[in-house]
Amino acid sequence: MSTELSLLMDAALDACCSPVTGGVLDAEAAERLAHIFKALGDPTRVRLLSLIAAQSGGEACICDLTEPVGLSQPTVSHHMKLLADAGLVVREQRGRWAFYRVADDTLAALSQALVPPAPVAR
Amino acid sequence: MSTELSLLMDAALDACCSPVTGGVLDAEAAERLAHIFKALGDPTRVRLLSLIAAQSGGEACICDLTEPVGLSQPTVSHHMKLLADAGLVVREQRGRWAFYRVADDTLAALSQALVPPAPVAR
DNA sequence: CTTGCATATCGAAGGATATCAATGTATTGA
DNA sequence: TCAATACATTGATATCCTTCGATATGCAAG
Repeated sequence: MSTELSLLMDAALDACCSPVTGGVLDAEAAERLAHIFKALGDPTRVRLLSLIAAQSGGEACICDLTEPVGLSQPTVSHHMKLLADAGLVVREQRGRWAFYRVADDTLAALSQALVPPAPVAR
Repeated sequence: MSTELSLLMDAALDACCSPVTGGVLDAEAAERLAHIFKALGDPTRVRLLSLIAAQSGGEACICDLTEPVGLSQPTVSHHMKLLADAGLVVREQRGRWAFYRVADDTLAALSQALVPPAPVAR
C-alpha cells in the first residue's frame, strides 16, 4: 500500500477520491472518481455550482437558478439531482423550497485527488 | 514576471481553469472547465491517467495500456485522444510509438480551480 | 521496396444524456 | 377544503458517447 505523505490526508479523501497520480487505481476507485467528474462534465452544471457558491448565504433554490442558466425548471432540477448524487451539493428541503449548497468537503477532496506528485528531489 | 518561481500562477490557471467557487462563471469559462472534467468523467480514462502516472519514467505508449484496461487498441487510442484534447496528457511520437505523459500543470490548475473558498472570517 | 509493427481513423451498433412539455407530489395560505 | 406555488418525475426526442472490427497511415528493419 502506498502511504505517501500528504498534507491534509483525510477520511473524506479515502471516502471518495483516491489520488489520480498516486498509483494505479482499481476499477472501483476509478468508478467513484469518474462518477464525480462526470457530474462536472457539463457546462450547465459547472455554471450551477458557481451560481450557488456566489449566492449570498451560499445556498440557492431551484427558482434562483432557472433564469440565470436559461433552461426549464425540470432540466435544472435534473442537473441538480446529478450534482447531489455525485456529492457535490447538499440538498435541504425547507417548506416548498429545495435549498442547495456546495459540498466543500467533496470539492476539497477532489482537489486533493488531482494534486500532481511532488517533483523528484535532486 | 518576477524572478520568484510562483507555484503555477495565473497563466496556466486563467488559461484553462477559473475557480469554480470564485464568482459566477461565464459561459466560456464553464465550457472550458466542463470540457476537461468530461474527459475525466469516464472510469477507463481515469484509469489510463493513473496507469501512465504509475509507469516508471512517467510515460507510456498505447501498447502499455491496452492490456491493463482490457479494451481494444482503437478504443484506448480514442480515449487517449480525448485526454490529450483536454490537455490532461501530452503526446510525443518516437519512432512508431506514441508516448503519453500526464500534464502536471493542467492537473495542478484543475486542482486549484476546485479549492473551496476560505471560510469567512468573523 | 516489401514486410511487419504501432497507432490512428472510419463506420456502425447500442447505450447514455440533455432537454422539453405534461403531469405528479408536497406544502403553504386563504 | 381549495387554490397556488415550488419542485420532482415521466415520457418523448434528438444528440452524443463508448466500443468494436476493418482499414489506413507511418515508421523501421531487412
